[in-house]
Amino acid sequence: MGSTTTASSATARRSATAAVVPVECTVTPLLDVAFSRWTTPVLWTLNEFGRQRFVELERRLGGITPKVLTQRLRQLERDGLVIRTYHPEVPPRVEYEISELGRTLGPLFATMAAWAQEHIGEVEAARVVYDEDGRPGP
Amino acid sequence: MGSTTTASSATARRSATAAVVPVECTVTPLLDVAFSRWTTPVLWTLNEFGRQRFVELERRLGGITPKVLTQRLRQLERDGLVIRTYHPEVPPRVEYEISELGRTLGPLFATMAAWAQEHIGEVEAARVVYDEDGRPGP
DNA sequence: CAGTATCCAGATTGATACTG
DNA sequence: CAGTATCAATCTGGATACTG
Repeated sequence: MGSTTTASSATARRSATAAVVPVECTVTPLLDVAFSRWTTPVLWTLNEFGRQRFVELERRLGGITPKVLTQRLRQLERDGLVIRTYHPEVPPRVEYEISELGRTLGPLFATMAAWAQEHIGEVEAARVVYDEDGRPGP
Repeated sequence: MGSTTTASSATARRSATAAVVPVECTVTPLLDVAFSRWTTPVLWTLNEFGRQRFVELERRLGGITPKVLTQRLRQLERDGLVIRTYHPEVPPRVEYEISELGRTLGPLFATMAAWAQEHIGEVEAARVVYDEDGRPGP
């Protein structure tokens, strides 16, 4: 994408009242379903470790409460990203696995993890500089 | 990270007390810097429309308040993803642009937007099914 | 224009129980 | 085990008004 500096209309004003109109971010829909508060770690864990039970998820996610885990799981199930399987036994057993749709996010996770590994150092360095020198202009 | 399904100890229990240990999600660091609440739309807009002033961002983002926009901008600037340029004129003029580091997120945005465009319909369909039939197991 | 200062409403989380 | 139910503590985020 990215025709930088779109030519817009022929006689478009340059800077004054340059017809700046609201545009919707095209990635937002994905953010809502897969990158909200706890959804990413849940999906990521499911994608990495395969089918697992409620407690396994709870432990691996480290620090999530059952209430919140249930909420996220329900949302992901409703959105078709996660499949819940109930086994009527005693004690009850429920397994969660990522759906085929959810699995299509795998490459994205990989790319994101790679970005983090490669660039997070730069981010931290930038913070140090910013906190030392402060912002230049008023 | 990395070694999926670590063999752990030789005589590792299989399912009973299968040494389920907390693992940290490798994409979380990126989420914190670029995919928090308003950060993505801001970065995306900057990436799509190039260098622009505060009000332009404010208008294009549609509905964000100056306070919140300032907060996100400051965070992004601190993290080295956005560059702020102050022009000492009257009236004051400040321009924001995405940094080179921030620009490395471009392909990621493109991939995410593509995913949304391709699969969001399946998500919505899954919701309809779920809301009609409800979840199968108790 | 480019913010900053307040105050407030709503959403998310966390900690703690308590069932089937 | 696999949740659900509550209540309290946060934490953004929104609306509004006000400077340099």
